[in-house]
Amino acid sequence: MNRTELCPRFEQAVSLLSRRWNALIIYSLLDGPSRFCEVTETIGISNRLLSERLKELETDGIVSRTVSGDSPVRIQYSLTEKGMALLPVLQELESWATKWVDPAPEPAE
Amino acid sequence: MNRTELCPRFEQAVSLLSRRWNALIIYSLLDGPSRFCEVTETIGISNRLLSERLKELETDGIVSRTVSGDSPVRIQYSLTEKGMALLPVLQELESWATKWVDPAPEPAE
DNA sequence: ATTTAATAGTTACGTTTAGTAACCACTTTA
DNA sequence: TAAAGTGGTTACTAAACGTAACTATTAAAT
Repeated sequence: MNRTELCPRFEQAVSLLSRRWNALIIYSLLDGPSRFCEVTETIGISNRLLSERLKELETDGIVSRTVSGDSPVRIQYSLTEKGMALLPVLQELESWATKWVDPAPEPAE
Repeated sequence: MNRTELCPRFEQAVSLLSRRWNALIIYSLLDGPSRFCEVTETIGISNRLLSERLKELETDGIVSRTVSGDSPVRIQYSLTEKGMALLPVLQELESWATKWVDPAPEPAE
């Protein structure tokens, strides 16, 4: 009847990566800091959701937002140490994908 | 304007694990085959969603459904080789969680 | 013999979340 | 001065999720 198993930390980690776009956002930031529009272009997320996700990831301590330059005001998003530490997870997922996912991109209706 | 980056296989893998419950379902099946109600009890998913997810995971070739026994008809869900291969991904996530997620379970309203 | 419980789901419905599109303020470039 | 880029927000629609109730089958309990 009631759930007894599962580590709550693991569950939290799963819910983080299960939130749509989070894995791709983190993945794209693993290459180094990016600007808002760079992320939208590389992963294809909308402004609305990226804005939302980045705020959430900031409060989770995974992404940090920095403002640089005075006149054109450049805003950069980068991974914290905690965020960087997700690298091996995404690397394993990447190697799983190359081994097991065939590249057929939805059979074309 | 248009997206040029990102491996489509990786994107598919991400969308698989980003689908809510999928990671936990796979995680619970890594311990060995389970029955329908065992999964609902260990991870806390509803019947409706588990049924839906299991069908999807079956068509993705990650889970296999087997019927055993004649009179009480036991239905078992287990991971395929492709599903098993996700073990290192979840292991890395688990070790990330133990290192970086603090066990505060939502500050209690 | 009939009720109760367990298994493996399905159906209906309401709420949340995600996606699309338009817009805004500011700055720079043409 | 108009157009384009950046970093978003607002409003609206569509899809996903959660809850609860229900079904069919079998088995155990009363």
